[in-house]
Amino acid sequence: MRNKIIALMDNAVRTAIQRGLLPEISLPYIEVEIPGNPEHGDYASNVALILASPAKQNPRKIAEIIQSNLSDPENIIARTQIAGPGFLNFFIKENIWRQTLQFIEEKKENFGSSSMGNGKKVQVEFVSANPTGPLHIGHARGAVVGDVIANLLKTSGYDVSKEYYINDAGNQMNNLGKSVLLRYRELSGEKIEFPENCYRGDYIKDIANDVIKKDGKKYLTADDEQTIRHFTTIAGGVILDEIKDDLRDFGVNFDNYFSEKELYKNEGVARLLDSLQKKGFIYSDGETLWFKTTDYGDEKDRVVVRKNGEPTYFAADIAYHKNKYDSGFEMIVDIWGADHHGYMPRLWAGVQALGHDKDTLKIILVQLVNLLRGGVPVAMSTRSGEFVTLREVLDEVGKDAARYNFLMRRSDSHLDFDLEVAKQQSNENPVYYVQYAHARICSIIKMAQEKDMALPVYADINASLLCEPEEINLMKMMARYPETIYGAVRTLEPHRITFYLNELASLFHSYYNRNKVVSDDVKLTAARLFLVKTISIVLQNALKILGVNAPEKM
RNA sequence: GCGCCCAUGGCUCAGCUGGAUAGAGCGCCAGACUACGAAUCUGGAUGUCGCAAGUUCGAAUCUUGCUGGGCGCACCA
Repeated sequence: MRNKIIALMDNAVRTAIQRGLLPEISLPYIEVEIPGNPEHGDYASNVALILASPAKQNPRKIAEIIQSNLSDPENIIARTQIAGPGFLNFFIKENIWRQTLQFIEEKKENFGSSSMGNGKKVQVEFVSANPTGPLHIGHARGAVVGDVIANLLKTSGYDVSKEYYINDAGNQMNNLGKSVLLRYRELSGEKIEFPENCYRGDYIKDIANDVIKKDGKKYLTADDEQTIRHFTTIAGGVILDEIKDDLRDFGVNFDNYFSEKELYKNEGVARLLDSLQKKGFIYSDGETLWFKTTDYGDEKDRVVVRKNGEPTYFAADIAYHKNKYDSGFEMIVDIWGADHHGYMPRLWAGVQALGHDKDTLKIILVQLVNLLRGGVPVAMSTRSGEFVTLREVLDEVGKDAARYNFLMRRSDSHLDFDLEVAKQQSNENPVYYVQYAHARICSIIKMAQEKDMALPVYADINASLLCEPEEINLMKMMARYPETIYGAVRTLEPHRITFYLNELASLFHSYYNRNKVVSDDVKLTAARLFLVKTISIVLQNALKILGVNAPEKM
């Protein structure tokens, strides 16, 4: 709908220019918004105000010119008005809103989907935690944000691939193997000292125990370095499997798990660095190799090969991103913890050196989660192994409540996650508010069917019976759903969907309390049944994108 | 010290790439089931959008400075 208005405006301005009523000026992107105040119409545009300065004319005068050049071939506008300093307000005919009901019936689960992505290949990479321990609550937020962004892109016609990058080539993994070895020795009766950089969680002991059960004590006398490598592989595998299980139960599934080790095969990283050096992006100071990231606005140049000859994480990351582009992805979305923000200029520099536009790499920062229980902060310390895992959150509050709660804020703002509130089945928990609206509708429809009132199709109802202001508002709200999706995709901001859902559910609950859907009036009942049915479709579609269930009963 | 992000009612946050009278939820007060599910609804109170300048028809939104908080500044990942 909004797009239609934009097109009409665009046409009107062009026509006015052609007729010489307005000077030749380059057309700005026409902005059409939904005014907060209903007296200002269903849609409002400020083009006249924008054009006032370049056209050197009074904005109200311009608005009048545009207004008189508007043509409305589809006959959707009831009236227009010029208001304030030069706003052009549009009032849409009520019947047009009713048509959206028919549109929803046609589209069903595809209402809100579009082809704006045009099959563009996009990769969304997220979570990407080292397999050195179970996922905790901090990873959970990134997991949901990434998953929902992928869903949004998919529903908008992008060809999306979800990837988990396994950082399994660095020191951290070695420390993991070492930790297992230490616990192994301890369980075998040796006294050990546990260093700072090792992992203390109980899961390490479990893994060590399993090794003892399987292989006995034969590693006590083996070569340490070899054993650590072996234990690293075992532990990494076990932990990654657990991570996959946790994610699956959280509703997050990946298309691909990419191991950092892959990058080093066939001297991949070294060859890439070599070619970048030949192109002049990398220079040597005699001992180390430096990437000239300052050429692209970074604070300082960055090391890619250390004094000891080992490539840095950054070096591997350039290779990794080259691999992404080489795989045919035209747009790449990386989802990071916000504490990595300082790393952005570096990676953008790398991407540009590879010959890609900076804008093709979107980086979404996800802020920390403050975990609370009944308003009291829950102490978390990774070093000591005391943290609340994703698994524990899932067991305690459930998938739907957890996911929904993580999506209620912009991802770059801090989030308070209160376990007590999230598991409460009360009005403090917005996920139930929305799900309840859906369950209520299902219940109404079921009851109607029990009374032999079948769910009608649009062709069989008299939609003009839906004339209560609340009914028109519900239709307007539903007509906004595709626009909401569009906005969420454009900005990669999933939280817009939860805000939309809350508003739609609120309108419905309010409507429900004031008006009876099922009554003695057969025709009115049919029309209203159809209306609430379309609401349930929109609720389902939006919840599906969030990966949250739309239950028929609660 | 340098850089990035944030600052909106008592609390937690929206505010759609500059718009008209700044919005929700929670909490507080007062009400609504002999009607489709009260996990719901109706009404009420609450604001110098951190402070100060600037840009313009118009600023919570953009610029600069300041205050206060978070994070980052590795040859770690």
